[in-house]
Amino acid sequence: MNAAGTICKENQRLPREFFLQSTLHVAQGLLGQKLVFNNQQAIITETEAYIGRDDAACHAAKGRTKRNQSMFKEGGHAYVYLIYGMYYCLNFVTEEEGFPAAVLIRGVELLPENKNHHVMLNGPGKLTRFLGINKEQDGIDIITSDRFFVSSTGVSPVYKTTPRIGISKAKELLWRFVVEGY
DNA sequence: GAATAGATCCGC
DNA sequence: CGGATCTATTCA
Repeated sequence: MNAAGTICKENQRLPREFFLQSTLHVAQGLLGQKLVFNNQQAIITETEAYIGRDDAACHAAKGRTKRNQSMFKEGGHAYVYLIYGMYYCLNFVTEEEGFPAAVLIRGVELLPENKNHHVMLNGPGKLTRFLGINKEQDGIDIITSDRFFVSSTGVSPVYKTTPRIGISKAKELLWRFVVEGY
């Protein structure tokens, strides 16, 4: 039984209450779970947490903007934004409505059913580009969408905890979680 | 308005 | 290490 399994049975969509938990708990619990988007399936292998206004690296640290407004939604929505003018980053919003927090999906492994065996998509911009995720998915409710959601696999992967990558502020926080063995 | 930094990736 | 190339913030 893993972190997701404590709240959801195997092979079922993760429910709202999973995403309403603390962001660090959700970030760790998403590891090993299955991301489903437009009939593509991939196992989540790397995540990072961005939590509230006290987190200087969080997009919402200085309040609500047009770009980050999805972060303020209730847990269980997608937050997708454009970075460096050419890559999209996928996040899943966590915690209660009005509290800006989310988990960045930094890496996934495609399942064999995709005909692309053993494809590792390591990097937040790479996985969205491959899966075809863009601004159109920003704000989608992944609890009710039939094309975009996360399922529990029942797998409890071993992972390590490290500082977040690619940021210049709040580098000391150990809010990156990576499945071992990749 | 201009300059610059940014949760990135790729090619040299 | 620099280029691609858009958004948001900071500065003049």
